[in-house]
Amino acid sequence: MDGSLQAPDAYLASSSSTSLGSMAAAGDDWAASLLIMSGSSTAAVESSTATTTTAGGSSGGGVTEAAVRRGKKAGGGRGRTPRYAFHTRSENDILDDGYRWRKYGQKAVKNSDFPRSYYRCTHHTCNVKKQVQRLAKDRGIVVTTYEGVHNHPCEKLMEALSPILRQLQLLSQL
DNA sequence: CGCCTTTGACCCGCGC
DNA sequence: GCGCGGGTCAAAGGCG
Repeated sequence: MDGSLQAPDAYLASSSSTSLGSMAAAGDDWAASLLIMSGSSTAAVESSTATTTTAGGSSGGGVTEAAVRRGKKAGGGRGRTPRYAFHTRSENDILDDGYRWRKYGQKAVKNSDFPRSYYRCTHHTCNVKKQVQRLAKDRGIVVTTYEGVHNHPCEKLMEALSPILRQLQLLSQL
């Protein structure tokens, strides 16, 4: 994995701020673990799955293996694509992160009784993808793997922030 | 009417 | 070289 490893600071910021809305809407408790997929960090994935009290290294290893394979392909051809995997404890398969996603595929994977869903950001200028898979052993755990970084503002976030920004502007004019 | 989900087929890479 | 598994495409249908 050459340059595909990248500090997820921006992603953490956007995700934490948007999670306010999603948490208020869905009422799910967020986020046991955030881990960075780097391909060589199978141990990290395994430890993280152990932290979430789940599912043996088999399913976690499967996820990592797929990421590595895609990483090779994408890294060689299209350029660096950062990937972040979120382990989320949620009732819903789809956690609303403020962006609009279009589902473009669903596939049953080995080592898991549940299918994996593939989503793509609907913004035409933004080719961020994410795949959602829920662990077979623990239905409460949903693994959401983001691939890429959004290059456009989040609609819901802007919508939620616009009144605050207006107030800030008014205050600054005083 | 437009957008999104569903679903089967196809393609590609990897391991044996 | 072949089989397997995973990722993507594209057409059709459904829903708001």
